[in-house]
Amino acid sequence: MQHYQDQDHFLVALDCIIFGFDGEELKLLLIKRDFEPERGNWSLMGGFLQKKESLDTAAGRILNNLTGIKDIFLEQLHAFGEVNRDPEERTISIAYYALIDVNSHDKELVKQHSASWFSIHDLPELIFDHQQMVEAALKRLRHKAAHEPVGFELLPDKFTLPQLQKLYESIYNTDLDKRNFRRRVLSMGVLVNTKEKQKNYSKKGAFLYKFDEDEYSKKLDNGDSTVFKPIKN
Amino acid sequence: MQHYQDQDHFLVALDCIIFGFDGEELKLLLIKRDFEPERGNWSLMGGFLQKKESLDTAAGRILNNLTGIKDIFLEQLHAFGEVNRDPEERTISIAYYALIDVNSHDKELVKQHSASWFSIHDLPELIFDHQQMVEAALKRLRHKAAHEPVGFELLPDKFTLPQLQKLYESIYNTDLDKRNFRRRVLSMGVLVNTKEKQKNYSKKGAFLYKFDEDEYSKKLDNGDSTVFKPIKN
DNA sequence: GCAAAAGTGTTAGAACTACACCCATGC
DNA sequence: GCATGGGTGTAGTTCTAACACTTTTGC
Repeated sequence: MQHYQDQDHFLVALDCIIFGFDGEELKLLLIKRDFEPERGNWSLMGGFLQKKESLDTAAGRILNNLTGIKDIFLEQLHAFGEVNRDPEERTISIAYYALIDVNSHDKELVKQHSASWFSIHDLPELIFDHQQMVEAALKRLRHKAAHEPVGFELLPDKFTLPQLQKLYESIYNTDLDKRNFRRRVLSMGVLVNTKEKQKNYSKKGAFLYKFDEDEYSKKLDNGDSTVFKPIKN
Repeated sequence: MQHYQDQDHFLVALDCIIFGFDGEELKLLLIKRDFEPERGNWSLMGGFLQKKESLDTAAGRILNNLTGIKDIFLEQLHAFGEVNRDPEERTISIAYYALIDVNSHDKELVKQHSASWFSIHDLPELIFDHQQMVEAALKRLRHKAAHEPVGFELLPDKFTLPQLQKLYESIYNTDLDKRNFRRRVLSMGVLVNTKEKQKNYSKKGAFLYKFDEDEYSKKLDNGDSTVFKPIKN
């Protein structure tokens, strides 16, 4: 009935929606495209799948090309396959989204790609269906951050509770009550107070916390599905 | 930097995880593969992407080939792209999952494909990475059914509350309290009692309800995010 | 009349929301 | 000493979970 050799073959691309947080706002890393079509326009970082790499590997490679970092949160979002989404040639694009600490990337590489960070609320026009990809990624991030502790991926190893709250406020574009927020994140029992204080931002200084990954997975293994309670809703 | 013409091209396949509910158990529709490799083994229904169709269209075509039905719940799940997932030739497979009323499909077509329904808790060995796809689909269904009213897709147009409860119980493989379940689904205000009674199953008979799609989307439009409250958790 | 499934309320505990003041420090 | 951001507790309300009996009807 079906024969492999008779079938059409396709270009397969990977596009990365790269989220970052600068302490104030949720941001997106975009590049200025340096090849046709759409040369010079803003675009997600992308690249083509190669014969001997898996999708996840390829997405990691592409992300690494731009940021110089490895081992970061990177998750498949959705495959986009409208017939004319790329006018040059039919291309199936598999979108991934990444969460990075905005200060951990290689500034040189970013400069080479003429990339820069944009506020999520003030994006330039994007090529092809990249706008749609960004919207889907934001939706996913909002959902994910409400149910699993991924927020930490966007912060440095040690962070303060006011920082964490600002992050959530910018993800959901809303204000949260300080006391309720603290009570909630602390009640999960996966944040540890390092007793160090960060003093550059405020006069009083705020305690630095770490996310206790081991404790979190231990709780998950124990079937404790209430470790992380929705922050929104 | 990147040139379309130098890039590798790939086979792109679509595989459908087809869920059904027979009133007792959650089921999966599988086919006996009639071509090499793995001829004669159990497999998800699949097919190759063609040049002039989008991913969603192709998935719908493939589903229609097996069941004869259109316009049903069909959603992209995940793209699977391990290098050796198909030993015959490198293939990127984009998995979709479908929810259908188990009695609405074309029995002839199903017979032609030597397809049959299996209990989700008693599946045969599947080819390639199809096992993994099924697990991902089940996880997604559980998540989705807890947050959005998709359960109805697996039932006839009119259904009774005991049926609906059985469905949820089989999706989550657990028992639910009858009174709490009813209170909850009715409190969403998206089920309407048709006042008809279904009398074939029990002596007393149970009222048939319909899902009020208009009312649901009206509530969503009004920003009422509490229309559908998680059934589990 | 009895077996089998449908239908119905209440209560205690937990979680959620809203809200206002003191603390520590740098200038 | 004052301005700035960090930190803390309570009370009313809502939501959740646990629980048992009556109703209808076919046989």
